[in-house]
Amino acid sequence: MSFSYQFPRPALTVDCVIFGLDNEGLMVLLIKRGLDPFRGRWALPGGFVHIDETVDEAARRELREETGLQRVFLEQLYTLGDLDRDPRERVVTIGYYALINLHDHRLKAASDAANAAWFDIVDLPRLAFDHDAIIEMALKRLKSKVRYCPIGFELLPRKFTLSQLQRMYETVLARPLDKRNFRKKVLQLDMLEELDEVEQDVAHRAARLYRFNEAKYVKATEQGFNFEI
Amino acid sequence: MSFSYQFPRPALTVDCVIFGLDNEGLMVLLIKRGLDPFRGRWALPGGFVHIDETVDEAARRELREETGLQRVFLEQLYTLGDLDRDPRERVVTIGYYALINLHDHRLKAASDAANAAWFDIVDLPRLAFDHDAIIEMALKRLKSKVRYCPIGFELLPRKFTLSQLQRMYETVLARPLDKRNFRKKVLQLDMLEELDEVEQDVAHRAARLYRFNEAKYVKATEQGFNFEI
DNA sequence: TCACCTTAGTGTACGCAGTACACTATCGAT
DNA sequence: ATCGATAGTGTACTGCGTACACTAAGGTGA
Repeated sequence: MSFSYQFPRPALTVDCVIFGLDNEGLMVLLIKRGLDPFRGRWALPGGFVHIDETVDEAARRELREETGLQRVFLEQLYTLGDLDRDPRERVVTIGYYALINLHDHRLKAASDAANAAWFDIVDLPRLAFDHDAIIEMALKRLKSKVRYCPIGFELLPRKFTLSQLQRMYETVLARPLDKRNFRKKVLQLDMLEELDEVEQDVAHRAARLYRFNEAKYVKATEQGFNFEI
Repeated sequence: MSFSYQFPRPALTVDCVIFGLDNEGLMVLLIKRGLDPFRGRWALPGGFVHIDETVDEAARRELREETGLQRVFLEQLYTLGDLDRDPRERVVTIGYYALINLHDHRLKAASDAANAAWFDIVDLPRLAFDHDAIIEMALKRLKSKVRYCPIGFELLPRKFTLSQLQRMYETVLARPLDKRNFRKKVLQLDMLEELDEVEQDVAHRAARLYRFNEAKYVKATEQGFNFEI
């Protein structure tokens, strides 16, 4: 079966930059290509937009296929449509980025897990297509957006310490933050819920746990507070 | 002649939100549709992405066809890909926005000029497709970006007074600004070139003219200055 | 059990930038 | 000469970002 149109059409794909945070740093999930072009080269998870799904659904499907995760933070980035970005034929791709909580979820061993791996954002391999440009845009967006939107929590476990939170910001922004100023700032924003729990199994004084509270955040921003780290 | 593919493909279009500034306020250029669907309804200028042009080129071509202008500020916004946004068939569209200097250029009388008109952003007619959503995104982007990037100058004549500059910001941001604070701010940013000219043919004290100086702006931002209105 | 190691947790002083606010200067028109 | 309209100018206050160092707590292991 084939589908005919009066004029030629570009193929339409989505590609996802999936960010995760571990002790090493900010990581990106890549897939090793099994087919030409760029066989053996690492690439972003992605694929064609089906005719019966929205572009957001296509991105979410790719994300689920690679990680098994649903309900994660996913946002459209930018659409790349240069003529020769795919050597086979004209392909326009819609770039997305996602933020994954690597602590609370065990990622499913994807059928092609052998071909998937996490790479530190500061030490990426050579990539297929123009995927390096997509990752660069995603990182830039994440760095700027994390400063004025509470999206960084998506990278952390649901319960976290203030030190973990600070480390997350330091890792994403790639610069050190002052501990006292950081705590003053996030606590006065009044969007964290202080829990009656401390972290367990640590070889030093245990830190108090906090949780992001959406309702408090909305209330605080309505009252004119600027979230800004 | 027709083009066949193994799998069905969405059509790919671009739509441009073209902003202009006049004495009334912030305006958007719309086209009255001559064909179904939405015949007679106002819509954004736009059309199909050709197979031999990048998506940016497609947007620039549409812009040129409607305004006759080249070399204007044009930026990609967002890609909309819901299933039923066009009743005829699956169409994915890439939204763009452009900023036009209505003072220095006389827009060409487009062949279909009778079907094109400027509308005040605060008083838009009912629109075809999901073009109201695209305009809303464009306005939101413009409002936020104008505060930290020197893109507002694209809406002004090359030589302008500080009052014109302030009015532009007030119109885009839809809120009043304090005159003395505004002047202090833009002058200390050191990105304006003070000219040895004053405005002509005004029935009151003539104001000094200024010009945006890209080199000064770059130098100022390199030295850590934040452009922020 | 006690000394040590590691991380948690806390307050103050300074400087700069945002903000609020009102009068004089200039020019053309009548 | 007066009027009308817009240009152009300075100061004081307040709040926020920033720089900076010590004590508290709890597990480890000699």
